[in-house]
Amino acid sequence: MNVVLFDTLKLPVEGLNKTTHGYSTNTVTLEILKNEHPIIDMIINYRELSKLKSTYVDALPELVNPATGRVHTSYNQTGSATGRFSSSNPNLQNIPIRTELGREVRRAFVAPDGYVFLAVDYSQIELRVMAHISQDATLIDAFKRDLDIHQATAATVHGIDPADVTYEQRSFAKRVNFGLMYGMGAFRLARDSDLTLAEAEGFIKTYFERMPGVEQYIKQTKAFVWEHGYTETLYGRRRDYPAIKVGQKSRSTASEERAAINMPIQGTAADILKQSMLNLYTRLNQESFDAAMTLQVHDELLLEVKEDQIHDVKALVVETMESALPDGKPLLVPLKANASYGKNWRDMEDMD
DNA sequence: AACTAGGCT
DNA sequence: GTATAAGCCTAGTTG
Repeated sequence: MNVVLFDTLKLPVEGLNKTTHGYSTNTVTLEILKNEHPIIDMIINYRELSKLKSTYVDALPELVNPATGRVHTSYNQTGSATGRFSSSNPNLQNIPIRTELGREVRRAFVAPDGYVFLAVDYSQIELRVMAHISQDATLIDAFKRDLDIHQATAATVHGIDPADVTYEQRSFAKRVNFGLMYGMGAFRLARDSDLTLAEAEGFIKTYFERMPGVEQYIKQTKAFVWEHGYTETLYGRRRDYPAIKVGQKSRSTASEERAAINMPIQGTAADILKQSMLNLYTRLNQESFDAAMTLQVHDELLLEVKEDQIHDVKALVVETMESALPDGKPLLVPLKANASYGKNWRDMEDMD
């Protein structure tokens, strides 16, 4: 690929991301070259199609179990560093949804005769966990009032009325809300937006001024991990950071600092969903519902439910997920879950 | 086997 | 001065 683009076609390499052996040709990088040659758009398009074909369209039918006529994923309960499940052979936690064409793959997942899929996902669970752990007053207040969280934080940062928040301001706040949970810096924010580095730095500074709890959480977590060499979720799940444990700043410690910031958030969200799965399993059996948990996708459960029980089961699942608090300790903010249902995994309709 | 890319939360 | 957002799995290439 490098040979074709940069030797044969002699496309400009200025400002391109590098890999160990040459220039990156990932989509983000190719976008920079879009106007240099018509082949760029064709490559981007081909990549999407070949990804969908090789990973999903060709692979999934091969994995149908002849005995059951279904695909059976394997869930690894111990494979992730934060407490999440992972899924393999096939991975059913990364079935496409983002693009219209990719989403078509979900049509292949069809509920059995007489049953429908019920999907229930937590709304903004990681940000709610952040609100709880950081005890940030603004975040807590926004979730208590069930506000549009990205609109609310945009309003807070800009010091304006939520009703006056523009689409761009909301999108930007959304990126910052998520990014900060991963330890994003101004450099990345500027690179992924229209802002200069100085403007991005200013935005984050204002964000932290208006949401001091979040800044404090990041600072305190860094201090904690340097002192103890681990971080943990609300419910005591731990992750160690070997490079930090050595006690010397190195190339890896910056990366581990970000992981240490993220783990309690992502891991607590994982703990909560796991507890809700346990509670739900018990309750579905107690009430003799004809419903089965089929997939877990980090903040979402997909069930197969007997058609005429869909509304009762939906109410039970939503209630169970919204009240799933390990140790019975309530969060400082409510948990919220949204439901949808359908005959196949693509055509899902919102409920209530 | 390592690297690169890209699918998901 | 340098690098720069977390966690996964799979496919295709040999960067």
